[in-house]
Amino acid sequence: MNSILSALAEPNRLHIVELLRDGPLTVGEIADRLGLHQPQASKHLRVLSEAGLVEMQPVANRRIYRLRPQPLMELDAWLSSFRRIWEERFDRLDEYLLELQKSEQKHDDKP
Amino acid sequence: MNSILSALAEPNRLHIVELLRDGPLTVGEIADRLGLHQPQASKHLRVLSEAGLVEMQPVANRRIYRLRPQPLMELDAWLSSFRRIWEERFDRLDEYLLELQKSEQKHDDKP
DNA sequence: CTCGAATATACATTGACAGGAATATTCCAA
DNA sequence: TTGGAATATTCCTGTCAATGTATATTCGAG
Repeated sequence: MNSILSALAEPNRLHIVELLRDGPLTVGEIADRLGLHQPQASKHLRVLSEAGLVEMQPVANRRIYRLRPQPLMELDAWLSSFRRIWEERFDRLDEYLLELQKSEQKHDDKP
Repeated sequence: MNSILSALAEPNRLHIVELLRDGPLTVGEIADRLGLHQPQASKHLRVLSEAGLVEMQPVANRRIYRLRPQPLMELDAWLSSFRRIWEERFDRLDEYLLELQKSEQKHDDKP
């Protein structure tokens, strides 16, 4: 989960993932479209690969990279655990304020 | 989108967000549960706040932090644009290989 | 088997960021 | 009004990661 997020947190890598959403690409094409030097593209792809976000298939000289769905599905699953927050609109703030107040009173009690 | 991801990429901050999923908390409680010193907790909360992931409400001495749904909804929307990839299971790899091959041939043509 | 294209790796440099410690600020209670 | 609790801010330092440059590797064409 963490390696996925930090992989996506880098703007160029996020952009790569968005590029690959429309289909596989070679390293050179990715570097071209992002205006990156080839070594940086390779390095970013390595990080994405280690996070499981992409996989590579060699074809002669080229390396074709494509998306792997699993990490994005994981992210989706994680997100879904928050979904009730904006669906049920359940803040628990007032509840929490009451608890705070209670603990104040408890603190004031002289046993 | 980027500030959201880089905010969540830090393990302690991700943990804070998960804590707040169950309801609002004060800075001190967050620091306690994560085993952080108070200043680091405040700093992480500042980053989360700037990313719009949390909001704060002062109550006397304390600051109560709670989740804001919007950024997570944005992330969800972004993810959903990838959903067809693992639903339709459409790789486009063979398609892409054909294109590669065609461009090879085009390169070979003697006009 | 040699050349050039495509890609990966190594190395050095620089900048961002997380953690620690100290300090400032705000608020309530006595 | 003084003291202490809760929180934010500042400064310093070390570490990590992104970039640029150079080099190694692999492959097909001729």
